Amino acid sequence: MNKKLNFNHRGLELFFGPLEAQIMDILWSAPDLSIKDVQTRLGKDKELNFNTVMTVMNRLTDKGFLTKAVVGRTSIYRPNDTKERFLESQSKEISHNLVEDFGPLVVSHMLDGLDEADPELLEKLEQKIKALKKGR
Amino acid sequence: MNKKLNFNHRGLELFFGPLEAQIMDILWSAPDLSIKDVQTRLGKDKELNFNTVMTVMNRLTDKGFLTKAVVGRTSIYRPNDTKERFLESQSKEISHNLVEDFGPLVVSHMLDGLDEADPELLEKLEQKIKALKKGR
DNA sequence: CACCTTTCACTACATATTGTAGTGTGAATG
DNA sequence: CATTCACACTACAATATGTAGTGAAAGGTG
Repeated sequence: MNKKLNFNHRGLELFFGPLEAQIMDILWSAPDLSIKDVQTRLGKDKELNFNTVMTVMNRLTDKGFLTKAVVGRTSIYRPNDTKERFLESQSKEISHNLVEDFGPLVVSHMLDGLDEADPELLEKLEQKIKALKKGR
Repeated sequence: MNKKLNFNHRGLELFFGPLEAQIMDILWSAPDLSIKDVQTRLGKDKELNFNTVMTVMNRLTDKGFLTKAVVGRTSIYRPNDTKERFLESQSKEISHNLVEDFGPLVVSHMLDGLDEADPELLEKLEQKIKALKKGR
């Protein structure tokens, strides 16, 4: 499976297509939904075709992100991981790769990003570093 | 332009297709090469078709990674950025996005990765944090 | 029971990305 | 002048993603 990152996209669209991302997010915020449920919650302006939603959801299932449970004549979908666990494993992998590939580069830029994004993180960072250093 | 990251691939293949990555690397290690030059350096086992190499190089040019200079009847290609600058801007963008999207999560995983890969960097990181905190 | 609606499977199609390569064209070279 | 070289243009295959039609199974309603 050739996973790709849309690294100029925001949030979940780093990992999924736009529609896939929306669907994952819906299922994360409310697991065990039917296709109809998801279709309904997707519909802001115009309702998407039921089959469109189904196809994407089944693809997500094939790719191992969702599990489908047949209840009567209806299929109920649920994420295999919580959003937190998903993001954690993904960010772990990405981080690992980035550090391996670019080492110091990422770190310094990560800090730049930090500086702009969230001052509070600096604290956590410092704690983390302390913890890591102690761990050795 | 819908940039994607092959985040389960190594190095340059995070940003490019396999052949694109090889070509970029060749051009980075020896700028101002013709298509023929690149084709030759690509050829380990079997030589790739000249046109294949040309197409990929021209796509890279279209995408803004290479510049083509016509010298006589030959085109000479050169990366628009050094590899260092490219990796720097890419890792900057990735880091920035990741931090924005996932905040503490990525940071903490990056640090873990960093710790495994190059403990010395933690020191530098700590210095940077201190500097940042002072800077405000 | 015949009919209609709901749900789903299967299939198809469009677009984009990437690797691959054929054909044609104009220029340099023997 | 004929061959060769570098290039442009074009095409095709595979994969990923969004979109949707058709048709079958299954259940409710008159």
